Amino acid sequence: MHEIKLQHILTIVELLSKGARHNFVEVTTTELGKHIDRSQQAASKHLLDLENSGYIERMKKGQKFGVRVTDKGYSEIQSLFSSLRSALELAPALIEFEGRVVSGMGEGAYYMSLEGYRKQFKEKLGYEPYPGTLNIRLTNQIFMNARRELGKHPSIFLEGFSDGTRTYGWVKCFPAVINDGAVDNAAVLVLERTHYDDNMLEVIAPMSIKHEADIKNGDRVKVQVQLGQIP
Amino acid sequence: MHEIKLQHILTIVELLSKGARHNFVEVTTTELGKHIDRSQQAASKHLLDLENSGYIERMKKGQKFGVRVTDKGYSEIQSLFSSLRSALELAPALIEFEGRVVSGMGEGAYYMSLEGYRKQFKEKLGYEPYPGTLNIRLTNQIFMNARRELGKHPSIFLEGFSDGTRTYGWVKCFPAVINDGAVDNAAVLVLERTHYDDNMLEVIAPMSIKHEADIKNGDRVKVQVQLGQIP
DNA sequence: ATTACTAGCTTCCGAGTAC
DNA sequence: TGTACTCGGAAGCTAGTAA
Repeated sequence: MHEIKLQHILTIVELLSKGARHNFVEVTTTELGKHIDRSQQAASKHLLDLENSGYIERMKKGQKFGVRVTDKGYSEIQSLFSSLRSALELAPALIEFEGRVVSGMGEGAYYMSLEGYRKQFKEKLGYEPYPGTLNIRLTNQIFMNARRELGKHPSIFLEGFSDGTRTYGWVKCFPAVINDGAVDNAAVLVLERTHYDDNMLEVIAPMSIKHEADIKNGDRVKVQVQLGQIP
Repeated sequence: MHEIKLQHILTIVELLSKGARHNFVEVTTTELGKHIDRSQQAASKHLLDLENSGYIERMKKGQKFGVRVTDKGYSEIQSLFSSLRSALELAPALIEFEGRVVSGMGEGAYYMSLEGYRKQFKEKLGYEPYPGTLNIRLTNQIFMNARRELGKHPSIFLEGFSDGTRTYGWVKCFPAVINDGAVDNAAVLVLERTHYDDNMLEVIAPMSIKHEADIKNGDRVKVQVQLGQIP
C-alpha cells in the first residue's frame, strides 16, 4: 500500500511546502530538522533514505544541497492524501442503535400532540407524528454512550414554547431508519427535559412504527440515525 | 504541531474507514494488524496507546472491543490532512532559473519570424514576439537539470510545419517572468530541434526584453516559469 | 558553515504465551 | 476464539564529532 516510511512523511511535506516539487530548493539539515521536530542528524538520515528510495533528488550546491521531490515521492504523498480523504469523508455519518421495544408511558405521545410542537413538526419534518412514540431500551453500554452524545450533532431543532401555564423545552430531531428500512422516515427525539435515562431512545414517525415494522413490545429493533443530512 | 505519533496514523485511518467516527465498531486486533501491515501485538499496542492519549475510546463488547475515534483523534487526522493538502496544492507551480545573458546567435530570431510560427504565436500567446530572442546561459547545474525536464510539463504547444523545402519542429512555450516582473509576459521556448545545449534558455516577449528590463549581455538575469496556468 | 558517521539510548515490533 | 504481557531484536533518534 504505502511504500514510504511514515517517519518520512513530515520530511517530504516540509520539502514540498518549500516548493521542492518543481525546483531544487536549498535546505540545510539543521533547518529541516527544526521543522520536523527532529535532530539535524535525523533530518540528514531522512534525506539519505529518501534519496536512496528515489523519493527525492539532491544536487550539491556549494556546501549545501539542492533538494527536489521526484514524481515517485510526490505520488506517494498523494496516495496518502487520498487515503486520508476517504477516511475522513467516507466516515459514514450514521449512528446505529439496538435495543428492545418497551411499552410507551404515553407521556411522549402527550407532549408531541401539543400544538406548539405539532406545527413545528409539520413545518420542519414535513409531517405530523403518529400519536404515540416508540420507546426503545438500549441493550448495550456502547449504545448508551452514543445516545448520550447524540445531542452534540446537528439536528432539526424544534423551539421550546410556553402555553401561559408552563414552559416546554426544545426538541432535537434526528432522521432515522427502523430495521433496515421497514420504516425510513422516522426521527429520534432528544428532549431538553428528558423523562427517561440515557438508555432510552424515543422515536416518532408519520405512521405507527409498531404496525409498519411489525414489531411488538419486547422485540429487538435496530435504529440508524442519519447524520449529515441536515444542512 | 502534530501530537499524534506517525505510526498511529494508519491505525486511526483504518478505524475511521470502518465507520469508527460515530459508532463503536467491532475490530479485532488480529484483523486490524493485518490491515495496517503489523502484527496483532502491534495493533493491540496501538489501540492501548491511542486510548491512553484520548484519541480513541473502547468498550468491552463480549470478548472483542468496540472502538470509536474521539473528536480529539478525528481532529488530529484532519490536521494532518490539511498539512498534506497545502503541501500538495500550494506547491508553487513555478520553476526558477538564473543565468547570464549571452549574445543571441540570430538563429532563434530567424525561426521565430517564420510565418508558420508567427501566426501560432499570435493565436496561442496573444502576441507576435519581438524579433530577437533573449539567450541565457544557465550558471548552475541545478538549473540545467530543471531545464532538461522543462519539456515534460504542460505547455502552450506550437505545431511544426513544412514550407515545401524543409520541415520545422514543434515549439513548447512556457509563460515566464523576467527579473521579478521587469517583464511579465515573456515565454521560455523549448524547441523540438534545439540548437543549444541544456544550459541555454531561450526567451521571447512582445517587446525587447533587454530594453524593458534594462539588461545587457553578461548581466545576471532571473527567469520564473509559471506552470499550472495552462489548462 | 555545512553533511553525515559512530555510539549509545529509546522506541517499536514480532514471537511466544498467559489469561 | 479474543487481548495483552514479557522479552529479544530491529529501527529510529540524539549527542558527539569528523571532514
